[in-house]
Amino acid sequence: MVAQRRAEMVEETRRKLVRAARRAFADKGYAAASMDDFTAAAGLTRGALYHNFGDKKGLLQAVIAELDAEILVRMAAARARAATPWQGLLDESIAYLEMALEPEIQRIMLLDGPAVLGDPSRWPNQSACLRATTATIQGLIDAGTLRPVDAEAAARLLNGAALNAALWIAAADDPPAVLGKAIEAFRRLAEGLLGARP
Amino acid sequence: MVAQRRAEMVEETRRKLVRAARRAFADKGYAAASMDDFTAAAGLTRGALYHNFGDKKGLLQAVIAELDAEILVRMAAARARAATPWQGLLDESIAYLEMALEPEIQRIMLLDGPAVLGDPSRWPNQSACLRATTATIQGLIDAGTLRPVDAEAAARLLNGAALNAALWIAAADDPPAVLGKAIEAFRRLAEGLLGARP
DNA sequence: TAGTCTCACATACGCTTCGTATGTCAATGC
DNA sequence: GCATTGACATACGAAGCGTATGTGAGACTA
Repeated sequence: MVAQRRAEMVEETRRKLVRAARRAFADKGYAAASMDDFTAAAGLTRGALYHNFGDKKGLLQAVIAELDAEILVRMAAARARAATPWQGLLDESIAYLEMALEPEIQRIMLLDGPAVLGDPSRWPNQSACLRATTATIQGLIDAGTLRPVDAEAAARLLNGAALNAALWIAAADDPPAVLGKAIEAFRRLAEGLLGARP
Repeated sequence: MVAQRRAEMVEETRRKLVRAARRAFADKGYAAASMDDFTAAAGLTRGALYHNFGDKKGLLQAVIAELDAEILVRMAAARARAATPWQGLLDESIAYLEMALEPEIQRIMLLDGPAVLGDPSRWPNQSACLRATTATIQGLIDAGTLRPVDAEAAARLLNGAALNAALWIAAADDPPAVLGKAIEAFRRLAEGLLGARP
């Protein structure tokens, strides 16, 4: 600890701030989260926040980048477990849907994120999980599983569908039941992308 | 003006506040819109706002209810013009998508609304336009055009897809081109709900 | 029609919060 | 050994929100 390198200490400070902010944003929402409060909870002050992240929005971006990276990993894992590429698309989307049910992700990435930072595709990391879905779809088109279509458009729409479904489910009286309905309806929509049409 | 009834004057005050708030929310966003500023723009003070709407969120609810009603009318008009019920569903969805491109609707209903008030299905008016889509889909299922599916789930997903597409288009460098892609992809997804499968 | 009451706002106040400007201290470079 | 830079903390000012209180015009009653 004595001879800890400068850069390491800075990284540690940033991690502490991101962690505390993540908790506060998830708990109270971005607007209601007081910078004084959660920086104090991290054993720091707003001075550290402004120095490292510029402003409150900058910290939100950092939190979102971290969440996005975690989502990406979990989606990739779901896709990897699937038997076929087509099932991989479905499973990765369902995984996204289920993650979107988690209060932390829902509150920060789906509600406050767009309101504060605007469209996710314009975020610094460009919403990596969205690009992953785009790539998955493009792969299925190239393989002939899906009819040709703009992959990014399809990815955006599927993501949006899953996102809205998540908000719906989370607010529902009987989430598990609604989750089932949503997954079934989602599968139907996605099947619209499949190859042969009658 | 002299013998104007009390109730009429109250209605007028509420209309002025809603109009001013709608403009301010659309222009600066909910969080950045100062109550002092836009009430003054309406020739009133925050006193009138708190008396009529309880708080800032209450006024946002009123603004959203107004917007929602307008959207409902325009979607119904689009559906009414369509040749077939199936085309009606597509047209009403495309109309929704195009409305969601308008900065006022996008900012207030799609970005700030959910962030401040939570899931739209829990809003006071229960998002009338969402219920309309649900009814349209249920009608198509009953008519045998669509395979049986939970109508509300399908409506939520289609709405979410259109919503996300709108955010994407609005932030795009070439909105008209992206709009075309989005509509085509949307049609594909919706076709997944159709009757016969190969 | 005089007096009272109530409603629909306006005004005044305090608290919280954000952003910036300034201060401090250790580490680094020369 | 001294100047400089970087990484924070502290101090300050400006809004903004919500509430508590004030006020005047119309409504109600006798």
